[in-house]
Amino acid sequence: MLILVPKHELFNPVSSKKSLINYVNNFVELSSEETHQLESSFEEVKVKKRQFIVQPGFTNMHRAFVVKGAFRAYIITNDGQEHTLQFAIENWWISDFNSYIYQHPATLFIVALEDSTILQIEYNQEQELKKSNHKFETFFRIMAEKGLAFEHRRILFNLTNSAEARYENFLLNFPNFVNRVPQYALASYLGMTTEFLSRIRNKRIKKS
Amino acid sequence: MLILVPKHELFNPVSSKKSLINYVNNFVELSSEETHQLESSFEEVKVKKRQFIVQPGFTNMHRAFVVKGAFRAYIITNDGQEHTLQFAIENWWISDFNSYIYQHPATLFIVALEDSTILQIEYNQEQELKKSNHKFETFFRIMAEKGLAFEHRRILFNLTNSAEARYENFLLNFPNFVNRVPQYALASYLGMTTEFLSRIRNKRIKKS
DNA sequence: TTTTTTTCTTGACCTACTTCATTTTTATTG
DNA sequence: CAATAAAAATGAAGTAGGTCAAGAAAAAAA
Repeated sequence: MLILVPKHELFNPVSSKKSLINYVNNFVELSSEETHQLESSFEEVKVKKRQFIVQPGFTNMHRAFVVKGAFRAYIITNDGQEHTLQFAIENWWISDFNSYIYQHPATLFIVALEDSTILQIEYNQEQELKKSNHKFETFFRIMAEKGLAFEHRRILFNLTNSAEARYENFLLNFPNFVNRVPQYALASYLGMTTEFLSRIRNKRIKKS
Repeated sequence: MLILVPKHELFNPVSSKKSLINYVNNFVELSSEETHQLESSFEEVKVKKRQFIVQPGFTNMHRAFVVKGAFRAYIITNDGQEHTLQFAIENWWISDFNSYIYQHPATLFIVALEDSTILQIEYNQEQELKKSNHKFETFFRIMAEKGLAFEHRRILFNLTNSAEARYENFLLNFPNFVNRVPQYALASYLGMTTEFLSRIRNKRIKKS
């Protein structure tokens, strides 16, 4: 039997928080009390396409979990060029990590690439959670370790591969991202120009 | 009053472990019992120049803290080229982090650049420490977060700067490393050839 | 649906960095 | 302290990828 749900309830706080709890439970086992504690530490926020959740000069006060939608974290250099550090879609975390953990002004822009829903926790609340319960400390430790391991793989891959190989690798590892991020943003993530990525893509199409 | 100490005692287990305890105390405050617990979890190992502590194909069983000396972590690609992921000198940690945290076979070589002394903890012992005491969990969480923040800065810097600027930046940020790592290794860390780094250096000398 | 803005494509030319081969310098070993 | 090996320097030629400019396509706004 099919139940019709009004559109605005599809990502209401209750269901969106389920996806976070589900995620966290992959790494630590939460009791019902801990589940409640975690849920009440996060706030649901809707973000429209092209809206910024982090901007240079302002300290990044929140760590965000993407429930729905897509984001991009990037820097703009003096000469006006954009360079992408990170993308995030459903079930990924995003922040200006240097700004967040050191509580310094951000250097990154973080912008929504689609209308999105995030769950965000405030810096002080996160400190509270970690201090009050070993399990939450463990969770954030695992997140940081996985993040670090990921960036090690990325750095090595970037050092050892050509622009074309980097693109091929991205396609292979993140097929879900490719059609949701603009080409110029992907190019700047992979360390090449949008023109050059365009040529790589067209060469591929002609081959197949 | 000056006390003369036989050379072989300068880095005996007691004093080398002090440097680790000192380091850890920068991030969490250890009781004397916790200090003892931490000390007894680490083993001192002397490593001769050119000796490997991690090799591809073998799982990296230890996390190492450098008490004295210098190390280099690098990969060798199919075409024989070396690419450096990390250096470590006194008070830095080194491991094939992906191999260590996932307990998978390593892809990196880690080699001593000088006769060195490390303190190493075994994977299972580290898990024990973290499980048994919230404070140790916190410590390793902070290590991972700082590592991740560092690599974010590195990736952004690499994306946004020329070979020459990357070298200048390394000089500025890590003056202690420069004279202790071979040029070809530094070049491969910075993502350029040793020939090109040689030219950059000579251009600098002529300028000044 | 039309207009406007943003993104992508394509061609022509350019340059930062690589490759290869040889010599010089520095470090290691017997 | 020779002899040998490893690392660094240097020149000449090559190329992966960048820049710039203009048009085409797609998306957003009106």
